[in-house]
Amino acid sequence: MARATVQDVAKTAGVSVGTVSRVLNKSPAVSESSKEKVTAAIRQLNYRPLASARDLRRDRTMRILALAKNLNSPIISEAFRGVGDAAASSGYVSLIAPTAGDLEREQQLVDMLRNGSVDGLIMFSPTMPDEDVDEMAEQLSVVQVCEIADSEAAFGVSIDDRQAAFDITRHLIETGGRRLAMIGNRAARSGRLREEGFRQAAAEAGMSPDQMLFVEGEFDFHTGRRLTRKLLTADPLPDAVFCGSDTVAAGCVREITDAGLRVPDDIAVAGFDDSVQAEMCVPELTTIRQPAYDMGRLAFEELLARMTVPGAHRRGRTFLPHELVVRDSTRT
Amino acid sequence: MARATVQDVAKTAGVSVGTVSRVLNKSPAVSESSKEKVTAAIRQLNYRPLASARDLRRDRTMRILALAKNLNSPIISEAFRGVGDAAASSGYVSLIAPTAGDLEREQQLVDMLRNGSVDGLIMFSPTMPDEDVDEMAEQLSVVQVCEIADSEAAFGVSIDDRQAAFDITRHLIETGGRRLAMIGNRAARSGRLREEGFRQAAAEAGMSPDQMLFVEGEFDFHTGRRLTRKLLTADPLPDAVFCGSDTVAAGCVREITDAGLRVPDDIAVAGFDDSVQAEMCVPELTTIRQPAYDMGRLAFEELLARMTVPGAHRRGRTFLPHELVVRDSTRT
DNA sequence: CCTCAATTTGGAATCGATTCCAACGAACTC
DNA sequence: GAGTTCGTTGGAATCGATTCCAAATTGAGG
Repeated sequence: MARATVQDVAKTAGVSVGTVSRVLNKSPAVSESSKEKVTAAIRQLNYRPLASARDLRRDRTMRILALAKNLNSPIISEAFRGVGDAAASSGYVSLIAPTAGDLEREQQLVDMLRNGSVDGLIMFSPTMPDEDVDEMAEQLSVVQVCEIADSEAAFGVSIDDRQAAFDITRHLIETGGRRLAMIGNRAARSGRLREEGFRQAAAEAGMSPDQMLFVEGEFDFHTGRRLTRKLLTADPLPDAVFCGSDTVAAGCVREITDAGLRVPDDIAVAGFDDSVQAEMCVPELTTIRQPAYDMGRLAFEELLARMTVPGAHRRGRTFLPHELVVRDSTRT
Repeated sequence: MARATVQDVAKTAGVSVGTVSRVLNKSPAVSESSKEKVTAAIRQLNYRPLASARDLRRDRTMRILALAKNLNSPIISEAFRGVGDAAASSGYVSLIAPTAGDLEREQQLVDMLRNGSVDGLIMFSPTMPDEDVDEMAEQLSVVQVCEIADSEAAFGVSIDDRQAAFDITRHLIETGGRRLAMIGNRAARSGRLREEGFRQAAAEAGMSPDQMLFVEGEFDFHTGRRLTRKLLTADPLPDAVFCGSDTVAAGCVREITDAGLRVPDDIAVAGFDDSVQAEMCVPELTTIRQPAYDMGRLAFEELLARMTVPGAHRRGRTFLPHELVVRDSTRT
């Protein structure tokens, strides 16, 4: 059997389509008796209003989309949980799609906003260049989370990545770090900011740039191991490594341990994110905690403002406080 | 400025709406000259066809939705990558949404299929009861992945969880396990099947049910630790533990190690999934590899068949081969 | 019994893209 | 030159839900 329409419901209930629609939308101007007839007909026909027809007429979908390179990042899945909860309490459905760092696929998904498949967009880790994101934000309902460009024109919700990297690097120095190294990722905005914070803290402690080791790559476990292997060929060895993510730090710790050295006695290691990996690691990782869930909630609130008050409401960047979590992978 | 419509494009290009639509849909029956005029007008007005209008008329969206309890499961994110790649090469956009194990939210998302917001649905870890899923599958384009009910009426793509659990339990026994324990999860279909496989292998090795320890809970690191603590109060201690996921196994190994016992010498530990956690663990975990990416691809193919040939094409359950990966967390 | 207001209802117009059908002009055949 | 075909085009009808406007019904007040 084909799908039932308002027409069918109206006929079955013995009322007009207008009345059916009023019942569907809980308009108060419906008598109790016709409301009952309509409700019965809806149940009998197993009727559901067709989303595309409704969206067309209403000019909105009550759906939002989030984009991220990967889904398996703990920070992103936690932040998206915040987005989802905030969205749900405003009646929105939130969906997420991975771009896999593929520009074409990202464009296709961004088009879902342009063609009205969704009302708003949250970008976790854009693949497109900063300028393109900023340009999009000029006209469309877009909010960035976690990764925000370091320009005045930028907008979105994040921690202060530079400051956080500065703080944890300071901690490494204060606990005796003299030959610092960092495993970073220049492909990401946040990665570049963390590098800046690292360099700044090291410089303030009187280290010259050529005293600092820096290697970079993707933020996964195997890359962490590979890059650490590279660091371990240095002479003299670094005595403290700041890693751009906990997963990388786990790889780093593993490689150091396998080389017969001790963490933190020989080399201290710090991570970033305070994901569950920080606790799974032995020794447990000193790291930076991001309030990911709240970042997600806030991002949705900002998006909601942009969706409902079009054009206006450019609140700019919002920074949430981070927290240094000291565990056993750094010296005391 | 408001959104441009086909009407606007037609006027600007000096042709009719029909011609504009024909250009948009690459109909061959358009002269070169009007195609150029239309293309120019589209660019000039920055026109995008409105999705809801198009979907309404075409009666399909070229979008599919996947549902999972959590996004951060490595198996799910890998399987969804397979779904996404297969979908993309058939011109579909694939989205995913977490249900958080909340029945109401799951219903709301399933409604997106019922009301035509998407053309098909992939369910990774349903919260609703098996019967409801089967009933949905009768009428709608739904495919299950990873978690398949153990009934003939069931359908979807998965590994043979019972056999896989049987295989890895056999391995534990063959390498000297005499007092077996399992950390499982009865809330999930796959969890129940894995328990069956475990019990069957143990029974075949001549162990009585009361010789086997069994505890259960959610599949996360902290639960793994907590449940292992419970196992370690047993007397005599188990000498081999089969965990329902690598994450749980990581927690199990950690707790055993912290208690001053050695893995695998005192207690062997096996995981499940062959996620990256299996390699992050020290010692690295013996586990079961699931071909998650291929499961995702296959699931989409099956879904595509259901979407395009409605009603028909109930291929039933498809099992993909798993693989026992032996590492250092079990004896040799 | 009539008027006026309040409540409820029916039905047409609308949203924007697609598609079908009729019609037009050009080219070709006999 | 009349008739046919082909390629191209315009425009109306359509998809299904919403919403506005006018009409119908009810009830109260005089």
